[in-house]
Amino acid sequence: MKLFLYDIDYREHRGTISIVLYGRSEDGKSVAVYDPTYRPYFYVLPSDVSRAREEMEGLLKKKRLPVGGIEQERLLWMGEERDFLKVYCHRPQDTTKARDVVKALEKERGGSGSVIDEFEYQIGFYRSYLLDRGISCMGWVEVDGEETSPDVDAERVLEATSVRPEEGDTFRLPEPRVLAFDTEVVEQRRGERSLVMISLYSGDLERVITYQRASYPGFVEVVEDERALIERFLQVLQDYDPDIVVGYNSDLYDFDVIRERASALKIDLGPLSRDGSGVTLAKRARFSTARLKGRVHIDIFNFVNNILAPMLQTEVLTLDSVSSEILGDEKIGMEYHEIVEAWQKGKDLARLATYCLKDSELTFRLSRVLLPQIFQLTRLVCQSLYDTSRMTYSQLVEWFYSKKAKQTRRVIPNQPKFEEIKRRQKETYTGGYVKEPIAGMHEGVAVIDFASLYPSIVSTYNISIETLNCQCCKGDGHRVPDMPYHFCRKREGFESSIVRELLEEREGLKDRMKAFPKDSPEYHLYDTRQRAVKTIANASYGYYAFPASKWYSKECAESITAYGRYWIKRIMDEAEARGFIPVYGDTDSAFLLMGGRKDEELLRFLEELNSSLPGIMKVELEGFYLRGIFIPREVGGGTAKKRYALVDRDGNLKVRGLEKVRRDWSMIAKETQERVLRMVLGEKDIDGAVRYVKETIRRIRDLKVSLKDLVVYEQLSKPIEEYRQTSPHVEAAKRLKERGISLKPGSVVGYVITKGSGPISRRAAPLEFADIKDVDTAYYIQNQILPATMRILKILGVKDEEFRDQGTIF
DNA sequence: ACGAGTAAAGA
DNA sequence: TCTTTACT
Repeated sequence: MKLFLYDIDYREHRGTISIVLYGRSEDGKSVAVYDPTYRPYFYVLPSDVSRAREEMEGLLKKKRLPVGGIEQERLLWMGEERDFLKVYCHRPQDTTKARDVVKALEKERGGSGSVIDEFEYQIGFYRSYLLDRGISCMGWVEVDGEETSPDVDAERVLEATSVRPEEGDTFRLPEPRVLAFDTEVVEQRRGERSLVMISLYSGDLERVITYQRASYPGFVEVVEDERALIERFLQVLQDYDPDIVVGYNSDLYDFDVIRERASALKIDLGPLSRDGSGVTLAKRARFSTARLKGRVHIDIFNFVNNILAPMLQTEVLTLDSVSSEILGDEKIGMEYHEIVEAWQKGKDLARLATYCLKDSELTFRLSRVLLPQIFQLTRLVCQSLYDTSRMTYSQLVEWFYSKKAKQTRRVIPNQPKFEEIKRRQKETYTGGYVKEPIAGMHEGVAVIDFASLYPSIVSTYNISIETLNCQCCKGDGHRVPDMPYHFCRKREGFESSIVRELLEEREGLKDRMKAFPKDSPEYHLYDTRQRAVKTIANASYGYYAFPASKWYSKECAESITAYGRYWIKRIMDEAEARGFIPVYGDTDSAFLLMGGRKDEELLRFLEELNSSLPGIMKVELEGFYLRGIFIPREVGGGTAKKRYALVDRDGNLKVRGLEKVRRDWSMIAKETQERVLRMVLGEKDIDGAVRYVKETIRRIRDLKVSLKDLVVYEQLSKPIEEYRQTSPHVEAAKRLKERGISLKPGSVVGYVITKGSGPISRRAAPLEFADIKDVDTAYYIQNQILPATMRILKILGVKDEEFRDQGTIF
């Protein structure tokens, strides 16, 4: 039969450890498949095959870890073919234990030296199953087998004789059953919280469950008490039978509360999962995650935080701000104290119910946008949906490389040990080239850039760990500019072949995508898939330099940046020779003055350039701009890099690095800077810009601004006790703590500067306890508005004295 | 648990 | 000058 796979796990079935696959059949029935044909194993690299085999068998038997068989297998290791021993174990947790035993045979460990090293002993059982079988969650699998005793919650349960990926599987997916949920919690007494409402939302379900009577809208269901609330939640969820349950911050919050209350009220959460285990906590490096085996619990916050955050404008990743940016819709305004009041006084309960439902609705609608991305990434890296939805960029690359290693019969390298990670953290190398800009305002600027510069270098110059400084190409390999390295020309390396395939696949997808209208589901599907491919390709450079990487190589990373520096300088030189003066450039881009030339002339230059570039390297036009401005550095002289503004021919402003785009500046300073840039770049209206700044200064002096325009946000990077230097955001955090609000590392503090004497950190008041009447207007004029705007106005000849009579100190 | 390079503010 | 943050 054909099965669409959602989740995977292992458990004991009829006396043996068996893989369990959870999914749906083509006719939409829930199916569980036991696969007892797969066994846990790890690899040993012996120096002497037969001696190693003998010694391992003896030693493991003595330690009561008898092997389930040893096989010889030839695998690629560091670019060479070697004979490995594949050691089978009886239980998944035995691989690490058996490895510890076998390790004693290594020479450095005082052993006989018959064993050199061990591999793949730490890869989880179901994860290595997915890699070996070449199947993936969110993909179709072909199963042969027979019906067996149904001991899990599924309409059909099979025991498999064979499981394989479906031939010719496209990446088109069936519509999963997705259910979003949210909880409302009220702290009754100190430290004692109770669940008061739970909402559930899907395309065809809107429900709020609670236990206080009031006149509610129709979607509210009133039950007896908190116990009945949780039991009803289990019932509704089980009746709806979702494949995927989504929440926002539900790993750390909602499921944590549900577990706590269920355990206090002695309620069995078993029905939430398909195997009766309820909510199981999976320990991760930094925090734990909530799993509902057989269904897939996805906490959307993880994906937003790990993958999406760099692409978002918003400074905080709350459900409210993320929905507002992605969906253009927001939460219903209700603060925590209002929620508590509503519940305790029994008023406004209808509003609370609507608020609760809205959170589920937003989570559901976010999942409509984001789940397709997660699905494609899952299929690409061939892992479980539960895991991939929580992965960082480096983990996605790692699992994709692992899958490719299996396909090409390579052994997966080991994770570096702690000392090795520490050592790697100290290694540095030179990055991209940044040209110092020519200061001032420029008319007519074209920006050109390399398409996926680093991935295209990896592919073009065959950059891989196993092709670095190969013996076969000494003297005639790809020579890295200004580095004592070369890469092989004869054999394609592992990482470079992966990156080449990814880039080729992406081109193909983009071509196919263009054949469909932009609003069609096909276009969306190809677009989502090509973005997933791009995500992995772009992260591959960073993964070389990631200290905990299994495929770490400082040499490869610095070769990539060396080629990058060579090529960006070279295209700037060639542009200059053609009369396009380069005013600025950063890593993969060049800013060229048009000097009155026609657009076509630049396009022709690009065509010629591209026909001369090696391999798959390609330069593209990023855009034509009406004007651009580069500003002098505040200290040390010269022109600032990575700080500029451009305006295109339609009047769109593009700002990089300046205060406008930084969260550690007040909104009022950022908005004033933007207005100045628009006036200056758009219409060259310097007088108007000066007038606008003066008007803003007056507004601040007269307190005709709102408090939130004055807030500065800064992140706490460590616990507040660990700071050696006093600074405004840390002092503000300390003041919050005094009033019972303690902030963890990673949280963002909002504060305003109030009147008084001494350093500003003494006068930083947390937003929550600040009053507009206390703000230090002089600080906002002198240290926010003027620096942000004068940086720009100064180069256009405006003097500080212009603002002398504005209550400023010059 | 993404790298290096860069700028700037505050103490 | 050093520490810290944020951005590309």
